[in-house]
Amino acid sequence: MAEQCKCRSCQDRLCMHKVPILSSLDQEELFKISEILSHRDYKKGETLIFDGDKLESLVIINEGNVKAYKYSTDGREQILYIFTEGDFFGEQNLLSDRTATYTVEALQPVKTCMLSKTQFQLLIHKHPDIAVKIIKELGERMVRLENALQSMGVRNVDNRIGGILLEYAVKFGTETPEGIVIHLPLSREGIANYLGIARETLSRKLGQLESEGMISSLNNKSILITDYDGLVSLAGNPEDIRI
Amino acid sequence: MAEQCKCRSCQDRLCMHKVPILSSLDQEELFKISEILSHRDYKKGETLIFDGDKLESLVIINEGNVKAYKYSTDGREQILYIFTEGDFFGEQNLLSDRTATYTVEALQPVKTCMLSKTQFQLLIHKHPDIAVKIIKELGERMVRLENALQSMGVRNVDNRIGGILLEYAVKFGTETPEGIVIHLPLSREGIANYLGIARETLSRKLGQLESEGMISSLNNKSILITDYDGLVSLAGNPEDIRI
DNA sequence: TTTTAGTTTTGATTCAAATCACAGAATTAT
DNA sequence: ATAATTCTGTGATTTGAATCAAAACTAAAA
Repeated sequence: MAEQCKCRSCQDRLCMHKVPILSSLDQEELFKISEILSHRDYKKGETLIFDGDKLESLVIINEGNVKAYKYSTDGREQILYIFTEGDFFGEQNLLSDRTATYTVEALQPVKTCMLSKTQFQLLIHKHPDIAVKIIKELGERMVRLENALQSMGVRNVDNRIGGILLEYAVKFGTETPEGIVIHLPLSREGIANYLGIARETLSRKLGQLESEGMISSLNNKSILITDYDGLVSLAGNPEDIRI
Repeated sequence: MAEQCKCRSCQDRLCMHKVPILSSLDQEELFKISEILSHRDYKKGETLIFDGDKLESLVIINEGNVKAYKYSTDGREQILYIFTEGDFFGEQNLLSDRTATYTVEALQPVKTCMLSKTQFQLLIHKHPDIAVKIIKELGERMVRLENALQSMGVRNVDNRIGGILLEYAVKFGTETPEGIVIHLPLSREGIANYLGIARETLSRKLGQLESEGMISSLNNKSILITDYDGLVSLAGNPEDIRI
């Protein structure tokens, strides 16, 4: 097995390579950027930014998952995004003077790279391609939000659960001979908060799906999908699948 | 009163001026663009694009309102956006090869300007500022979607109705001595489809708000807000107000 | 105007999911 | 390993909104 270089510089550049929005830059430019990046690690449960904070840099997730959520006035949390390796956030806050519109919390130990506001603005004006890539990525997120909104608005709970299982299968699943195993990034309560339903309802519905032979709960953190097509028809909206 | 020029060229340039994303261009550039714009008008009820269509141009609304919505498999419509004068759509479909993710329908007679795919791509690479403006505008929409998602997920129906009344007050309201009069862009059914609730529920809740003295229904197409602060506290989330 | 079609409101009933309450598992800490 | 704590599943009950049904109202057409 080839030895992997663990020096600072390599790690930084590694981080850059993971970021789709910077993929149009050449080696030299990537190296230049890696020089000006700053880094910060977070423990599980730590908060990266608070809703309402003034953000001063673009944050890129280098390792680990985070959840982005809002609290309602009655104290309930609505999870909006799960950001994983290569995802970024904070771009809005750097281009406008808007403060953060959600709280971001580490679900595991997380490593981040940060690009300062001025560096980011220089970069985006020097490389319009990066702006186009950001527009594309934001477009992906908007499509996901639009689907989520539709699913909340018109679909029943079974649809939503089918949808999130498919979404997670793509994002957090690994193929096995028995089927796709999803390594859940969230607890049952977290998933319920993502779907906007009660934890108990989720438990009951998952139990139902298991008795119908569509899934098999391996443990609290992983689910085996035994009937993918069944889930697809449960989810109803075929658009969910490619998210 | 000064006479307004109604010639083709002036109208086109007028159209350009309404578009925030192009506001950083100077007169000469605007004129150049106005030369390459194409135009199309639609009657009330006409469909501008269908969900799934391949889009070949950026569409800018010059006059009138449109609704953007998706149908669920069981035939119910979820309205995602109301686009008004100066709003645009289709930018995703020009940058990626994605097809339209929603249907867009005219709510009134609508005039549009269209910028072709290639012209749009040239423009965006020549003027990175435009890309930045688009990112900002997409950011605004995402914040709105995020709030809508939260409101669907965790808030009760009263919250949502308060929220939409405030949103519409900003977007479609005019100040009068009695209070803000909202000229509703949608029927009761449309508003219900926007909120993801049943039309009957909306009727009942609006009736309740009226008997509580917070609003006064002038006719099916306009509502007078008599207790703005009351609505704000009903909506709960203060972020709704600036949307 | 009267007719007609469409929209909105109101009432009665049903139903799906929330809530409440608690027991059983699974983690984490000691 | 055992205790403590946090997470998950299940049953009983409540509840808020959906649905069904029909009347009242509005707007458009003849």
